[in-house]
Amino acid sequence: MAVQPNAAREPRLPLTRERVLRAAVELADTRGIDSLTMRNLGQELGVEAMSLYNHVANKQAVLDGIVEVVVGEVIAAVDEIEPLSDTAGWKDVMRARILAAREVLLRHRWAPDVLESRTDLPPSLVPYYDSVLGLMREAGFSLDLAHHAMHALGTRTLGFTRELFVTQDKDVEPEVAAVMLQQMAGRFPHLTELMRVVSHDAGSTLGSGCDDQFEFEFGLDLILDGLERLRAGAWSLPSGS
Amino acid sequence: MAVQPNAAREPRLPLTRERVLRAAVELADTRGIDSLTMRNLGQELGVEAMSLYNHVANKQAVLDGIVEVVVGEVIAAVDEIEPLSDTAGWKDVMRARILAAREVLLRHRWAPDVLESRTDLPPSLVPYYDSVLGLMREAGFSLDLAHHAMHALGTRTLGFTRELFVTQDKDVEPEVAAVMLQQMAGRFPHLTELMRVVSHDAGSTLGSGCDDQFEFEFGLDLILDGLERLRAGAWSLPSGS
DNA sequence: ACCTGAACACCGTTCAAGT
DNA sequence: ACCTGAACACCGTTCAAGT
Repeated sequence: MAVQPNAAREPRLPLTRERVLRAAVELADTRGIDSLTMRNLGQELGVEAMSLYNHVANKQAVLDGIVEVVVGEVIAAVDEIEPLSDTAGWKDVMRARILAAREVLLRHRWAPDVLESRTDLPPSLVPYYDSVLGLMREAGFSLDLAHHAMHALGTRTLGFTRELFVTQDKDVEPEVAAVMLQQMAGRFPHLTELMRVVSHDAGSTLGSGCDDQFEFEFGLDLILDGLERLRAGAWSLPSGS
Repeated sequence: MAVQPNAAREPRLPLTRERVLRAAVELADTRGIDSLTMRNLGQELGVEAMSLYNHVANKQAVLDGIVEVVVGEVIAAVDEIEPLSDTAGWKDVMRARILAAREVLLRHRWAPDVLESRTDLPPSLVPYYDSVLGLMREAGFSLDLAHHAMHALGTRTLGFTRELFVTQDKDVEPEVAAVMLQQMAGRFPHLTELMRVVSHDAGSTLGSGCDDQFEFEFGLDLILDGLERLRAGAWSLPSGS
């Protein structure tokens, strides 16, 4: 009766908001964002799901929290980039910053999904955007141009962009893929031609075989170069706001 | 006992895959994608949720189906655009096509979410992408450049792009917003300056007040102009793939 | 052939009860 | 103050039963 069955347990470190969020990030990283449920999260922490509500208001607060964690990592990474100087123009700095942010985002593949599911700006992004804007203003951007530049860069300022066809059809047999290409060639000549080249390049089959890093930098440079041209030309709005 | 209580009912038109998908699109349009549940969808059609499984394999098939519906509308809208000609250069045609696609997407605000939740290319997009590629090839793009152009345009080829801060803070009182701006001015000078201008422009308060259509076209033109410059310069890859 | 009701295995979340 | 168990209102989906 007087037995204390748990007496020998190692002292369980107390649950905190920090520990909950760290575990949530870990869970999303390793098992995917769909596996991030309150019950799974509790289990990961050796606790019932309902205990979590002592430290976070609800699941949305967990999602907000892990976004904060990632944004924190982005800001830390971006702070390492050397600032504007005589040798480093704004394009170099912006490029290096965005590629640093991208490295963080690649460690948290779920982050774009969670970020885009939010309707309002995560508070932790306020200082980040202020510094991005500051960089452009320092480089001589008008306020208007800097504003439109922010929109044009969009999610790229955070190091990601959506591709819409990042299909990894690894499970398609090469012979099957070849037959499919053959059948498509008649109806979709341009796409077929493209897929033949791409799959040849990377020894891959269908759709995949694109170099994500290259494509990201290609698109980024396209935008940065365009913005620099507008900046140098002292761009002003063609009409109204 | 012999009463037939439903005898006077109007003859219920039979459930079909088409009717299910049309109702699903309608439901998502009017009540949001989160309201698109099998039970709600059944109710909308005057039927139990389980009856739907006679016409669609599962919920994923419903999502795939409504994407097909939207892509069908996009293709129909894009087909109206005049093709490449002496008076209409590839940039004009691409621009008009993408803006036509955008009008469709604006009628189905949930479409980006559903499209991006897919991992593989929706089959209905295959002919669309083939025609986009074809337009660029006709205009003299190398296969490589056309390939990278597709990636650079990304979801913009379908008429949408993610902004990450499309916040509509309509519920913030003007006086409260003014105080917030005041408090932010010290720590985030550039963002504050921007928000002051933007909110002044549109008589709005915080974050909102940006002209979505303008920003979309600005970003689109930035990319199209950059691509045209590369095309005219007979761009070739700097190194490797 | 199509539709239904009950049931199952999951969600997020509440609430009263424990320590 | 923190954690728990049972319960509630939802999901998608299965399956045997109805017509």
